[in-house]
Amino acid sequence: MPEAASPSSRRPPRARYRELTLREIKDLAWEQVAEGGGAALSLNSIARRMGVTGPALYRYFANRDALLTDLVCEGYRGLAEAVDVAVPERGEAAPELRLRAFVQAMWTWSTEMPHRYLLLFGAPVPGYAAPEDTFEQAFRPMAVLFDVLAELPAGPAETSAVSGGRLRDQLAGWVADRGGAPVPPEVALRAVRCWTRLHGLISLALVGQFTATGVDPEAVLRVELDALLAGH
Amino acid sequence: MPEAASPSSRRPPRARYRELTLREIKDLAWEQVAEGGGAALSLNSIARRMGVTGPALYRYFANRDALLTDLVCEGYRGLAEAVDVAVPERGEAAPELRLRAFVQAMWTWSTEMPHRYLLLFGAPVPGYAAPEDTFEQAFRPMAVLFDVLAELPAGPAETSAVSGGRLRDQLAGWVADRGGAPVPPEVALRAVRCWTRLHGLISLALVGQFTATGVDPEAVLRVELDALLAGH
DNA sequence: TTCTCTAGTTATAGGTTCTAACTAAGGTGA
DNA sequence: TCACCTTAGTTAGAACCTATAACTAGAGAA
Repeated sequence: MPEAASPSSRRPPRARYRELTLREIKDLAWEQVAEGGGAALSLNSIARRMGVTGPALYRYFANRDALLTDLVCEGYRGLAEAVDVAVPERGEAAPELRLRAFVQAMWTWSTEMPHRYLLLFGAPVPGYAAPEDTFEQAFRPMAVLFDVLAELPAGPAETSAVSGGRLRDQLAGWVADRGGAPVPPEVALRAVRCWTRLHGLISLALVGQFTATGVDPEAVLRVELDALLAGH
Repeated sequence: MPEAASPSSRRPPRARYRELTLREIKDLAWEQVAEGGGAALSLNSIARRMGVTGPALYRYFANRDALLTDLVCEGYRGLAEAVDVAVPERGEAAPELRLRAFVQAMWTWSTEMPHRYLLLFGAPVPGYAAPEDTFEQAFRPMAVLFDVLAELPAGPAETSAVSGGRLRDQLAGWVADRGGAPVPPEVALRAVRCWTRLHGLISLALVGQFTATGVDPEAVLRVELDALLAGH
């Protein structure tokens, strides 16, 4: 009996066919998300484009939400891999360059398919349906950010903010829960601040809040990145 | 003939009734948005709750998108008014307190109805086109932020970033287009950075990205606000 | 009183998700 | 080889949704 996690080749034909069909469904689903966002996703229209009837897809996904959940998880995985590929390992590049690479990777990944980013970070997470693997994948870019920021000198704001108090405990509890390399709370706070700033700029740019202003969000991003590198 | 913009009282009964009905529709629509977001808005279910049949509502809104657009515009106006009320005028309070009031007003307004904030600044609803009045309303909180930040000393990042170059021109063009009091590009850049940071924190908190971490977003907000006040 | 305009009605078309019950065909074991 | 079982896909249909067309009843105005 072959392994459950093997690729679509070298499997019994039934399972192989099933994997190919799943892939086709999700590819078409991504197409729909790409042009109209999660709201535009329609099982019926995917079925039509595949040349089958609507109810056939319920053999592959329990309902529309299940497909959406699967896409979200795949999205997180894709983002994590893009970040992993783009950011050099420790020692392979200067810390400043690693942070620049991280920010650039996030920006590129989100702008090349705006609705994909918004699907992950723009709508309330259902919570009831999110499998544990999703949280795992979603955390991976943050772990990279921890690793990058640990090499950069901490700013004055972090060190004073986490000197005792509830925030320090919350940050410590968070990184402890996630396991992996130990991360000091200063670094965790720095990472959260970096992440939220990046998200603010990216998401406002993606939904078009900058277009009417004529201001280039990427230029603002450069200013923010420089501030981050200056320890602020 | 009475004025077109008069309130619902003191108008011919036909027009008065129409305004009351419009109000009732929008109130119920906000209720639906509050619990399920823009995607959960249903003309049919609003009609049911009003005790009329579905098609009756098409006398008041051309289609579902028209109602959504109206809500968005109303949302921007509400946010602008909340900010106007919360932030003291120049001279009535110290600049630091005015910025704190602004941030607090934004945070309160967004968290008291998360889906309302997300309707304005989250993923765009397919088919939505903002009328000119919306831009006007949407800019009002930013104008307040200009006014507040103009009183605070500019940080080093802004002054160097806008020393010539495209960004300076873009910022100058933007504030010139919007009219009102003249705003130096340093202040405009500072406002954009403040706005995007605030949005990043608020929106990630609203969609629940903080819940799994156990970190209190409001504590992070305080750190960011302190950094802003320190000129960073 | 009569006329007109409007808010609501019903009927209907076409879209969606999703369930139930049936059919056809491929894979498996005796 | 044959029978069985599992699975993918089918049709039919319920319960929603948006939206349009055509009709009706009643309020306001001439």
